[in-house]
Amino acid sequence: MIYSSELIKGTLKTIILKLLADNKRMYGYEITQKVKELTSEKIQITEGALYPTLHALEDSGLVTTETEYIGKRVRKYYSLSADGKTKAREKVSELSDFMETMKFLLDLKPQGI
Amino acid sequence: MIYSSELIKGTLKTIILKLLADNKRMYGYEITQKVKELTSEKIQITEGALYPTLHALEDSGLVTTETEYIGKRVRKYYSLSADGKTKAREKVSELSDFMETMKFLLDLKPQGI
DNA sequence: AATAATACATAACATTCTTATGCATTATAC
DNA sequence: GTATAATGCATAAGAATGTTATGTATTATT
Repeated sequence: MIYSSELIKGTLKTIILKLLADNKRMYGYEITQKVKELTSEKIQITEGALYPTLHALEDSGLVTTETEYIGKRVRKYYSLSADGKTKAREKVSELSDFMETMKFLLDLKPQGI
Repeated sequence: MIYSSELIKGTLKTIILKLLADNKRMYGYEITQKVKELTSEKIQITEGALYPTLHALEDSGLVTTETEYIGKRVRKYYSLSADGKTKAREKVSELSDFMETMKFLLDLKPQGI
């Protein structure tokens, strides 16, 4: 089962920042594969979502990049900047809090029925 | 603290379906207040998001409506249809599952650092 | 030799939320 | 008593962000 795409909206940036916080540096394709692996294929990040998000993180100074060649094939590695590390902590914390709230909402028992 | 709006994206329909599953019938304004109350004001549903969503649920046959007058003021009550009840269970279940997955992702310990 | 996987990128389109606006009734505070 | 806040609905322009499709190229596998 793959989660409906709408569910992933709004969490993508946080997922990426969290992975980069844990792994020092990663390249785009690697991120998609890591997320797929860690979630038993339930979250599949599409390239059309991934690359614009990475570029936005770069534009806002949260990540820095290094380009490397593996043979003739290019790889662009992303790493968190100092700001990015702070932002990663904030976003992860916010999402954890949000999930606690949602868990509470979803576990509510039926009321005036 | 109010959650960043992007976080709520994708969960709004599920929240509404869950509330309707628990409460037999509710009207729009009541839903916004209930969510605000249950989440200690951390989730505030705006009218511009709420009403289009309710209308979409109605158009897809997941809810039925009854209009009532309180004095001269109109209220539109929403109730789950049979399909809506099924859908509510599905969406709540999917979101619970998704949150477990996200919790796992966010709780991961740093790796190759 | 053909196909799949790796690896980047962008663009048209769709969806969905924000922000603003509009209208109207009822309760509250000054 | 009247101005403001709260209640209650609705829609529309614009922004944000994801989907789907496309493009290019290298390397591994069948």
